[in-house]
Amino acid sequence: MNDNNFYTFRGYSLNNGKSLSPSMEDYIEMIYRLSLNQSNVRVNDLSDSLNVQPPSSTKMIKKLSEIGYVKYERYGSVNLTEKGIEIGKYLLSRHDTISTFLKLIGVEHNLLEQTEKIEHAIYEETLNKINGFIHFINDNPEINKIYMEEYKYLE
Amino acid sequence: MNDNNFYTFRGYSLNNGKSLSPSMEDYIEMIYRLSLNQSNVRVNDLSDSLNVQPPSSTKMIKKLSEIGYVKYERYGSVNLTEKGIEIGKYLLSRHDTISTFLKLIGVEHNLLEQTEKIEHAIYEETLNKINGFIHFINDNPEINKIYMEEYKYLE
DNA sequence: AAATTATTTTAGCCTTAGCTAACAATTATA
DNA sequence: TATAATTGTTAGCTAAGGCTAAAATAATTT
Repeated sequence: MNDNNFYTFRGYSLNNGKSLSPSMEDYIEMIYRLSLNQSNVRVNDLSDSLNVQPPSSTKMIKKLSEIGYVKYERYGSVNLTEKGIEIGKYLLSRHDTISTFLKLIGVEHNLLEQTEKIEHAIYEETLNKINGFIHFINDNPEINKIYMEEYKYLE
Repeated sequence: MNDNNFYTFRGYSLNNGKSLSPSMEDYIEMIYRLSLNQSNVRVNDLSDSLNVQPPSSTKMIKKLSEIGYVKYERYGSVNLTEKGIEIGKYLLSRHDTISTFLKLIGVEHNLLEQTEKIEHAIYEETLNKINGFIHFINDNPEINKIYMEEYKYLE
């Protein structure tokens, strides 16, 4: 998988039964995000905020509970385990980094959608590089000025 | 869909039956890439280069043929239509842009996999911004030097 | 406390894009 | 040209993650 071989989009995700799928990550990230603002998160909160129907949340919550990211019992409220919190925190910060980056280079449309998709596409190394770029721009306003004036609005 | 609402990863692709799926794009892109180097592309060339089994190619080629991106008849060779060529060209250049960008910010691992995934995540506006960034760095070697020395290798 | 309303679950279906096994067609070789 | 080898197709299965409809549970209101 780490070689120089192409796979289809589907091909990349199929081979690793161990890691979290994009949708699993979305749910964990959202549970984490919601629990920053409310004392307990319910099935319906999740389906509302992710724009899915309640049975889809139920199913995913069960799955996440089986593999140890979530504590849940029927009709109860949804809580992340320690492992879940740790990952949730990472996922949320990854999200914010990508969103910040896109804004920085001048992206104005479909920001959330693209952020949500890119999230699942990058490894931690890449995230660190992107963070490096963000710091570079923030620490060097004169460079940012050149970039803004000459390149950012390039279409 | 263009609002400020979260969806799951799956949710974003489900709603638009009109546009090409990531896998469809991967096939078109690969047909285009292969046809730059060989006079005709066969089902097996595709399954080899995308690491899928031949029946998967057959199926996808049929689908792409039905929706007008590919000319194909049983046991024949695979050709893009005009529409297919146009999109193939765009997809390949999008791929190259992202790959260039990732290398530029210092990504060294899983380059192809991340490129292949990010491809399907970004709109043309974003692609243009990324191109702007690439030009910015290429046109300003002194800025690139600062970036390289102080930020690129940030981990 | 009973009835109503709201929430959650269960059951079962759908689609995409993989897969294998078996068969068919084409091409190459003896 | 007959046989063998290669290539491609068909049929039918699988897994994820959606969905709806109906049933169950919980919470609220009367």
